[in-house]
Amino acid sequence: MAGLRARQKADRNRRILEAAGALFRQSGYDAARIEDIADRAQVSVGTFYNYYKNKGDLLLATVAMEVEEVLDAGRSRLANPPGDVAEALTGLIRVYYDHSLNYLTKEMWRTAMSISIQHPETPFSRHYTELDARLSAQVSAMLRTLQLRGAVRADMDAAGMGEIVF
Amino acid sequence: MAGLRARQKADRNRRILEAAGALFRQSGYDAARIEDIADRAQVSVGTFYNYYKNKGDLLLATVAMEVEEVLDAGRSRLANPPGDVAEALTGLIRVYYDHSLNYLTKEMWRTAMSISIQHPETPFSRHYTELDARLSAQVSAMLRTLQLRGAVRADMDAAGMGEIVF
DNA sequence: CAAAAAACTTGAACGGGTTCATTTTTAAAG
DNA sequence: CTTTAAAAATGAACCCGTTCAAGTTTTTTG
Repeated sequence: MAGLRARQKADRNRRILEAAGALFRQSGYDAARIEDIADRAQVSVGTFYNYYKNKGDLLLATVAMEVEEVLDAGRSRLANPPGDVAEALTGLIRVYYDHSLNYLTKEMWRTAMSISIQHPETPFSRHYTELDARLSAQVSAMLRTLQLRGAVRADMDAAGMGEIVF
Repeated sequence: MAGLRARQKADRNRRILEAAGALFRQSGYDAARIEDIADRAQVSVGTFYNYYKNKGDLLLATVAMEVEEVLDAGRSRLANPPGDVAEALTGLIRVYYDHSLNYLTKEMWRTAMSISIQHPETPFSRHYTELDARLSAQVSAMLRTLQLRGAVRADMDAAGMGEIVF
């Protein structure tokens, strides 16, 4: 039995994230009580705090998970982009936008942003900042692909332009 | 007796702001307890909440008051700026910087920023945003003065350049 | 397999921001 | 100067995020 403990742990973590996503979306960050999230995850409050340092960390983790998924969705779109440049770019941005607001509310984004400003040195905050950079990099990659196809001027600075668009 | 009540009210408000400034600076935003601030202001906790909606509002008010003072300090410097352009600009920025950090810690700035992002529609948050714009406008005004003196190229966009410098 | 150690879970207790019914103070009316 | 009404102050109680001592489960050791 390769790591019963590890499996249980991963399972609890999954349940916590699922519960947090649902309750944050449903009731908003402030109104979602830790006790409710723990209950829904079938875990005690104390256990919750073995998995996350505090409520803010949980939100950042929730947002981070969602961004990973958005990056995945973006990757498949990057694999074979549409021929039209405008279509390719607005399409990519639309994927980000739609997918995000499906799972996260604007309030969750604002709050996550706010937390990462207030605690810039926390690990989750760093992770969050890094994900932002990866999203930006993906836009740049899309532009570079279009350049290779000759659909975009070859002398454009893809990296810089990507950041601006993002 | 023209408004005993009004005078007492203004006085209490002044005391609260004074206490908040001192304790936020001394112990930091989180560690400064409302009860301590109220005690120092010689006011009960309940009364405090008749004056400010919550702890965050109090911080924004404290920061706003300080920014007003910085704007004053800047105005007197604007009245007769030094001849040298670099001197005039770095001097103005230095006034902002020094004066601010005399009365506010970096943590207070970060927290205020964080709060105004999380609650962008709150009155104090709007006020705070407006003060930021006025600081920026002051830099622009300084540039325009220098332009009139011929110390700076007349075809420069003072407003735009002011924002960039700020 | 039993015993000991390690890892993890649990919920009651704590701390601090916020609310609210009550009391006190000031202003207005008679 | 009383009486009445309005405004404001008060602090105990409440709520919720967080901590921690005690209990439970899994793993390791002999």
